[in-house]
Amino acid sequence: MVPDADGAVDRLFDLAVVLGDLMNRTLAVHGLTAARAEVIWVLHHSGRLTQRELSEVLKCTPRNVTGLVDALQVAGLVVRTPHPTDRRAVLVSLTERGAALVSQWSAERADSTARLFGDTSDSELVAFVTVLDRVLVALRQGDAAPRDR
Amino acid sequence: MVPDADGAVDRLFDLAVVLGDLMNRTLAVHGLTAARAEVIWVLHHSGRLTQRELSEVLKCTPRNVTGLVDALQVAGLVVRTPHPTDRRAVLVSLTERGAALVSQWSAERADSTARLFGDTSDSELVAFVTVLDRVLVALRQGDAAPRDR
DNA sequence: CAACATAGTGAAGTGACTACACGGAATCGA
DNA sequence: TCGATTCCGTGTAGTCACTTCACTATGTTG
Repeated sequence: MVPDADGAVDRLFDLAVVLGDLMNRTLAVHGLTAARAEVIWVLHHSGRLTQRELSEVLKCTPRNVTGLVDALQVAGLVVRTPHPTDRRAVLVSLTERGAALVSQWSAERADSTARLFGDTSDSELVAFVTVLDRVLVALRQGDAAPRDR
Repeated sequence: MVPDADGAVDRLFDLAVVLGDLMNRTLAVHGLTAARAEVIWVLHHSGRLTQRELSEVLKCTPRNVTGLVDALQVAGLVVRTPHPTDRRAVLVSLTERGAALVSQWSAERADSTARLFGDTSDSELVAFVTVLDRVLVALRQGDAAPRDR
């Protein structure tokens, strides 16, 4: 009997749903939403950015960034600074509280890792990640194709 | 060098994001949203349900179901029928167009399967699904714990 | 039959998003 | 140096998913 590849796809979708829920609930505990958390995440990796740059990285409209940054600023996780040379632009960067939140996340990720892969052997893990990477490549590649903007 | 379990978790989250995007874009082509599609999916599996029952399966408020069913009804994918014995309740069921949409999805899933797992051997697939199932179990189990409603 | 529970919906509000229009600032060509 | 153009951010307005609260109409039960 052939292992069910369709079943694997189903499980992948299940995973996406369950993982998405987990993420939303975890973030909600910290008073955050997925969209706002992504802003923080990007800022953590790229340092200070203009809102225009943020909108490109997040693949959303500049208008939307305005709203997200507004909320994060009120929450004290982010600051707007005038751009040194371009008086139209605004630089957004993490506050200390924002940076602290990121390090808290990495601690929580360690918990998740232990919980999800605690009893998975190294060889299983290697095989798993190998296939997973292949799937991700196929997924992103199909991603690029139907782009028509 | 130990295979990176943290990296695996990261990839899982990547997967959730990319897969979610794929789903949203695919549904948008059919003029649907994730929430509305889920209604159709549930109806396909459970047959006709009252809105109250739908709200329980979807884990959302009855009020929300009203809105979703409204939209699907306008789109001609779903019908409201009076409940035979309870005059308060309404039975929601798929129209032919709704059912046709579901079979179209399963065809599309076959495409996805081929694209994502086309060049994955049976043994790899078995190993992959084994670990994936374990992860899903761990995920859902953590799901039940923080429930405090 | 009165008291209570239940099914669905109107009203109002939040969060993420979009398109469109506008004001101020940068930039480029003449 | 003066327009014309382009670009940054934001106000306005609208969609979609979702919630809570209040209310009607209907069942159920003592």
